Amino acid sequence: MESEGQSRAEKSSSSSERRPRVRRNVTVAIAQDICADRYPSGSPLPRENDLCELYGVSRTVIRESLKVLESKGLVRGKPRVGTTVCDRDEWNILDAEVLEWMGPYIKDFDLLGCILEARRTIEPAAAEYAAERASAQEIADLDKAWRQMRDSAGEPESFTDADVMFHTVLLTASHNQVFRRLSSAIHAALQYALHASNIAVENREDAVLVHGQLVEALRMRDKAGARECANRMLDLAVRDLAAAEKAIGRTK
Amino acid sequence: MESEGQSRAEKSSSSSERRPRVRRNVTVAIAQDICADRYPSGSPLPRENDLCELYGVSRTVIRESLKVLESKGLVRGKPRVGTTVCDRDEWNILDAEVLEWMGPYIKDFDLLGCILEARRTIEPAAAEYAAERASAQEIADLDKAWRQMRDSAGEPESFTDADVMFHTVLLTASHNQVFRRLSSAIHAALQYALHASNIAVENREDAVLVHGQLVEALRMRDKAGARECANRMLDLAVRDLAAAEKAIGRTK
DNA sequence: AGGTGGTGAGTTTGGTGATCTTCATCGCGG
DNA sequence: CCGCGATGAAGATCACCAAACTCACCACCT
Repeated sequence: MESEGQSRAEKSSSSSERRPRVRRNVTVAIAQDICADRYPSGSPLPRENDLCELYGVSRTVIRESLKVLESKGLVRGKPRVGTTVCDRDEWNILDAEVLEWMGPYIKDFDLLGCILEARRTIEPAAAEYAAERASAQEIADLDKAWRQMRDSAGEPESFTDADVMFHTVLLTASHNQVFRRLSSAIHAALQYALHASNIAVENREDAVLVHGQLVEALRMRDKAGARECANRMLDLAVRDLAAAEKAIGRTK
Repeated sequence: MESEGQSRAEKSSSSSERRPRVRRNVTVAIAQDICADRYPSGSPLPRENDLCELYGVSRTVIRESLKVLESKGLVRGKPRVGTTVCDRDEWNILDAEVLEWMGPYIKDFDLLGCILEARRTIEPAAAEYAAERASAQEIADLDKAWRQMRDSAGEPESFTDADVMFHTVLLTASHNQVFRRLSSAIHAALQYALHASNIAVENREDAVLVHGQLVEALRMRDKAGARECANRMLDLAVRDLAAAEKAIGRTK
């Protein structure tokens, strides 16, 4: 019934977490329950008082969490009638936290294709802008990320991190705030694609090669070259995503 | 100097004392104070208890507001030390509410140039995707928006709304969730640019022409034509933004 | 007599304020 | 110079009150 104690919040996982950090945990717990379709889109959430019991916290915390969720478009609270889950295309899917919450469920949103499509559109342009605007520091950072990619032969973890970093810095180096903001989406997509399919080694080698060429093009302020490299990078990304999806489909 | 002390929400200690959307109002009040640089980026906000008095609400409301602000990257609250305003490039500038809060201050963020640049990159691609994916309904909506643009000769208000609607529907019709999410940014930029410079009539006529051609291209599923039209539309947008900035510069 | 509409009780979120807890910081003393 | 406690501010809970929406019931009109 009232489920007592820890219903489902991860307050119990306190082994590493010394601090309570209650509100944050509750927020992600609710968000993930929404992403997992435990609360289907369009239908109402339980009443605030019920949520208190479900997650084992006070109403204040629940309310703060709901406000945050609402501010990101996941739910819509109407005065005196309740909180309902918004339709998915109202979600702020460009918000870093939202993407994080979606985590593994991201593939249920056919977002990966959209992100890849957006990357095909944006990254070549970003590379071109970066070619004329990147600071020495940014080029150095790119180079560092690239070297980390190159050197992390056996470490898929490290390779992924470096790849994500590379693209984030690239977008930053475009010195366009809109592009820069999209790095969280790319981050999420890369994380997934690279994680899901532990990309074949030869693909990785190709990727390292092209990334290196891009850095070189930026260094030379070669706009056309940079764009070209970005395009080739994305051809590889298309291949990787296809591989990842096939891998998932197979394991599924 | 802090000029006056009266930027806050309407505490209206008068008789009727209506208080429906307190939290929302407080949130935008704080957000706008931040945008107005009343709380400069990097420096700490007043203590929560002081904010209670400043905005005339209870601490709970202040805290919920701060959580929302934090969730959009405007501020960062550290446990027991205080809440500090984040650097501007950490803000979630693709969030519709944030854009709304920035409102007139948007020009202080040199965001308009960035958004225009992003549009130059994205809209042609979106138009191309729309050419192959737009539903009949979406094309009808675009046509409706276009007719409203055409027919609102003397009404700049109506023209602006229609223009914003047109571009929003166009991005929606690209059936790419990432592109679609950017409509809020475009909305804000258009709102500003069209509002600031009450665009010359001949520019408006050019715009109507090109928008109409774009609808036609979509109807014909002509990808190249759609892209071409989008490019020409953006050439006009560049001109409008330049005009708007010159107008502002002059009145300033 | 039956349907319509107003009313009032109950429910649920919005908002307030007091209280307790937990730590980061700072100053005092060993 | 270092640690240890006092202080103060944020995190969290609780108990209320206020307002508005729901729903059911009953009276009144046709």
